[in-house]
Amino acid sequence: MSLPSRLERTAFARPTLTVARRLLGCVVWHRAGGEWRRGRIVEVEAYIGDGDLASHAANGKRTPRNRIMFGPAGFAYVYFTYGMHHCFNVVTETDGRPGAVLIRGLDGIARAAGPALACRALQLTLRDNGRDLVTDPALWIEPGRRRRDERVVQTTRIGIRKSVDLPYRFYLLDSPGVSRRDRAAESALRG
DNA sequence: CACACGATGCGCT
DNA sequence: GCGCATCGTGTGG
Repeated sequence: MSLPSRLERTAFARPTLTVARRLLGCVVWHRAGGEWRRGRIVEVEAYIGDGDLASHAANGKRTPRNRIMFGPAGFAYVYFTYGMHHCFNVVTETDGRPGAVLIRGLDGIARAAGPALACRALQLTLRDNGRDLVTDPALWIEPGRRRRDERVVQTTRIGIRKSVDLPYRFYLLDSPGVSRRDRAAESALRG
């Protein structure tokens, strides 16, 4: 049995909104503490620089924390917040341009609805910040497939105070790992 | 150096 | 719906 394939650099080095949508259905693999953790991505949010005031890279400003967002695509951006939670992002865009996709919900792994729970389920912490998902032997993203009925819902992001109207959140309709559903967006999608 | 606050989750009302 | 735990990080003095 061979190891699963993984997304390569070119899959991440694209516009953040494109990567966000395409990550839905893909599977994160992480070997930690002698065990494999894996979860299928069912909810994500895009964060960029230009015009996105909710982003850690708002206004294109570099800080020690967000520097990984400005680097080459395909690296893990893990940050710590609220004194107790970690969140896991995948860096996007070309080198020099900030961008990341926040992993907000996983299926196939226990209690992983919400970014902090998803990060905990994957056993990722600040120490994993900057790992290369393209070359790391114990952390990567497997290409995914979606069933025809797994429609992609696009809506606004959660838990932010700025740029609240940007439709930068994507999730798979009817997936259990989705943290919060948008009924209006869903009925519009269903037509 | 001091301080305000956050890309959250949980328990209680 | 609301309060709160708990600390890394950014900002300003």
